Amino acid sequence: MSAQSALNAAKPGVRRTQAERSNAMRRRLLAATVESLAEEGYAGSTLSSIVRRAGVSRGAQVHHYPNKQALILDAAEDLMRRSYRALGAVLLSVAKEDDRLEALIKACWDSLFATPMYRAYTELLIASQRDPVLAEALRQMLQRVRGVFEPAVEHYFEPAPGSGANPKALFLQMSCLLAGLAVQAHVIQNPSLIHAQLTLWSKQAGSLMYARKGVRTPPPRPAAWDRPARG
Amino acid sequence: MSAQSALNAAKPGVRRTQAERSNAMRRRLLAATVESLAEEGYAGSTLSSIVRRAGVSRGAQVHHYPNKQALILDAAEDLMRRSYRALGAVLLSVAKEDDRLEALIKACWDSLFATPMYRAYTELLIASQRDPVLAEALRQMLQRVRGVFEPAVEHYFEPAPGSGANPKALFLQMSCLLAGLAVQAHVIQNPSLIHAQLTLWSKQAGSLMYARKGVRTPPPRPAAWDRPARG
DNA sequence: TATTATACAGTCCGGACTGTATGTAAATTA
DNA sequence: TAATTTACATACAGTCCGGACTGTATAATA
Repeated sequence: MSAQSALNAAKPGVRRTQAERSNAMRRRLLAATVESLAEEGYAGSTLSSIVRRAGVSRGAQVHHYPNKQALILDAAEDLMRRSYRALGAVLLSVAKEDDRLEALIKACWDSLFATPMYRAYTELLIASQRDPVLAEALRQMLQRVRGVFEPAVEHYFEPAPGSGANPKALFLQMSCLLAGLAVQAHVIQNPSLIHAQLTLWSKQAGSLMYARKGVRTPPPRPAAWDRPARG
Repeated sequence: MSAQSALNAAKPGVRRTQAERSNAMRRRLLAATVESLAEEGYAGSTLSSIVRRAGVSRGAQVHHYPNKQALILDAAEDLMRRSYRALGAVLLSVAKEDDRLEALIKACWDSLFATPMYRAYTELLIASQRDPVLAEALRQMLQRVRGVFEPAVEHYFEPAPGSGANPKALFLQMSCLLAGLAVQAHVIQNPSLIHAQLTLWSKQAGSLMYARKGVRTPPPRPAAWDRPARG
């Protein structure tokens, strides 16, 4: 008797519907996959290691995902859902800040880019250089995230009069800067240097755009945001 | 008889010294390794595929590099030497430009970050998140590149009076921005957007630092730069 | 309740990869 | 030129991965 059987048997009287079982199993597998991507990398995330991490059998995985690519692609979507939520929380948190630019970039760093979630994303990003299907999935994913981020930017910020600045372009710059910092963080090895870069950017951008006066509400959020994982 | 034996036999009268043979073989292996890292990724760069790409036998590789890590580490150093040269060429090329900032960032993008060389570096960078030895090697590598880049920056640029800007910090920002663009370029999939980001940064930075007047000579270059690969 | 479909468990197989061991040719040295 | 070291070639051993396959229990359905 395997550990998993014992674990299931540990809840004796519980009767679960098929959909419940499937969803729970998928969630476990996806969580384990994302965790493994962040910790073991793309190549290190073998099916065997993932099912071991999830504490389920090989058969369970193959039942829900016919091959590895299917699991990875679903994990990518799961990653996007998590990004949505984290981004929503970030946008909500800066609504009441005074120095909104610095608050935003630091919140983005702490809650989005300096996280295991983003490390997992990075692994997929690099792997997608040699996997067109994955690349297309990430491309759409990025586009959808930008689709909620950019309206929020418009909601919060306006170009400084006469500067000719473009807030959207500036925030794309920010995201590239954060991405660059994230992939190099472990060789930079200097938290204060990273922190200084975040401050530097917010100061620079602060002379090119201002937070709109009187805006204290978060931007309108797409309905899809808080929808649970599956139906 | 293998392809390699035939290839060697193709130069009948040639007698080479041992050192020549070793160096030539090492060069072939390193070139193939870097090429493979860029094209097939870290995990895809197996020893078998590398020797196949180099057109040499498995035994040759094992003779020069006892294990995979040794080959990878030497490839990393080779990568650094190439970066040195490319960087030297870039710094030399901007010496005579008028809009030196824009010329510099675009030259860095074209000659350093948007290259197979940097793609190989990225693979090592990501892999080094789970390989402390490789991470340390890359850390030193980065430090040495910065050690030639930052004096050059001081040589070419000065902070705009009263701006309180720090050119070194600004160029670190630039390198992070370029790194972020590089890892995402294939999902951004929009050359003009990348180009716009380069221009945007040079405009921003242009208000914070100026090219020193009258400087038309390249910065002093470390002696190590043009030294051939091995001795 | 009987039947069927779904969810899950465990095992096997072909292939690929790394490291090793052994054999041969070329170059250096005595 | 003989001996020895260096450079390279080939074959093999052990491990692991992904996919296929078979068997069992649980839920849905008739």
